[in-house]
Amino acid sequence: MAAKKPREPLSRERALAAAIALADKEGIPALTMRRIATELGVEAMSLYHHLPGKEGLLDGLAEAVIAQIETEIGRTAATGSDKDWRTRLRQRFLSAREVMLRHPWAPALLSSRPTIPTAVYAYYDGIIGTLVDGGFSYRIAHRAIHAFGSLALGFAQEIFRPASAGGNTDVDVAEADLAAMAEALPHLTAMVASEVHDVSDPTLGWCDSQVEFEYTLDLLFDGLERARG
Amino acid sequence: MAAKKPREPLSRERALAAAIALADKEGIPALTMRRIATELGVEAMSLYHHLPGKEGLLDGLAEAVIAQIETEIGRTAATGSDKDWRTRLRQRFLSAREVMLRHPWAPALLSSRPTIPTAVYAYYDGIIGTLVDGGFSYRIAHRAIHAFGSLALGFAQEIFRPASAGGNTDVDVAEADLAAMAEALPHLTAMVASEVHDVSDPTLGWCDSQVEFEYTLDLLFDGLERARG
DNA sequence: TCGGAGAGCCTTACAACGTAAGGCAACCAT
DNA sequence: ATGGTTGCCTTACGTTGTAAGGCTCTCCGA
Repeated sequence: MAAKKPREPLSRERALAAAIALADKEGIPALTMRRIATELGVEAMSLYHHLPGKEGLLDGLAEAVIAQIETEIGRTAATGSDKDWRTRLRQRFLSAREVMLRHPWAPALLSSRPTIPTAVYAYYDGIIGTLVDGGFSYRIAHRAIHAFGSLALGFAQEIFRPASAGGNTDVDVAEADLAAMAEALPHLTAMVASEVHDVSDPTLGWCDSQVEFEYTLDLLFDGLERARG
Repeated sequence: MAAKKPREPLSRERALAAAIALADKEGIPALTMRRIATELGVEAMSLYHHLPGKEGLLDGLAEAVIAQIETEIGRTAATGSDKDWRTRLRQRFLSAREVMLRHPWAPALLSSRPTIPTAVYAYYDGIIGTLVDGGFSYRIAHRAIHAFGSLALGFAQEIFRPASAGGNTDVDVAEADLAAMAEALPHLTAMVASEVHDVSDPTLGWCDSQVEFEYTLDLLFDGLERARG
């Protein structure tokens, strides 16, 4: 018989991969040390030989996500780094967005990390480089990054996240709420009513749709273009 | 003797106030049910007669913070709601910022809530109303809110949050890191070098200073002004 | 005066979590 | 063979949120 390969040895990479798969399947709350270990056919404490604890694992996940963004950029932007700053940034941000759409838990993870993953700095460095190449001062580049906010990482800050996202969609209750809402929040309901968008549009949450994302990008790009002088 | 007032009865308000005070003093991680109860001279389970559990408490904190923003707005904006949209929005955002500077844990709390506090919707409704009054379409208003991102709530998304924020500031290590950083992240280090700002500037984290905040606002306002047509 | 109801707080207990400490077994170079 | 190293497991502890129920006041109608 073939060598029976009793089991592939555990490793940081295998642990992180299992964690990512688990998060994709069941969300961040499912990420307990015991659960990840079970998924790997291993005991919880074994993970500590390859990871510096739970926080370290989450840091590793964050780094892994950023790494996916970088490879995604490399994949789509191999040709033509001679484009202008707008297209280059757009390419970056849309690559980041691809990754976020694959891993919907990633936005929350990234913005909850108490310390910013070093990989993010490298990512920002690329953005700044692109802007400076495009004729911007460091000062404006700095402000640009703030203005992009989470868009630079591929997701929009959520504005609507109704309770129904997590479970029951009771129609009666929803309608009653809607009526009350229309009264208390006239402008907001009017806006929502005039802004229902296409279902085929890839989306992260209620409000972050692809077209919204790109339009907001352009709005910011236009503003920056003006500020460049 | 005066009536000895054996103790003031517990209440949702007292519990929330204690939680806010505790968070101000020791940060979010200190917010355990037992700890809050101790602070009130009470047992943990007693809190459950006034609050629907830990998550409910955090929701309550979030609502309380937004409420503080609203009163802050009322305080500073009582005169002159006839101003143009820029000054009115600026006033809102700076009021929000005041509150965030008082409660540095609030940004993290708000962006970590799984469901958006209803008070936030009311706050956004005011923003939309201001924009629509200012001649914007709902479409642009929607994008504007996304573009503002966390600025609307008074804080900038953090870009720099080095590990040293939490403890030791070993000089040798810091210098070694800096050298390595300058090599790996040339643009970013150059930007940081040219963007060190005044120490007297009120700040949330490394990068979110008052002047940055306001400049970024103006950048966005300019962009919106252009998009209004 | 009394007694019963209800509110308000406490006691006890449990499951789930992260993780410290140490044990056991298989492998490696000597 | 042998002694160390590596890799995983076992056991156990402290902390967390919270379910279930008990105790003790206060208040109110009879």
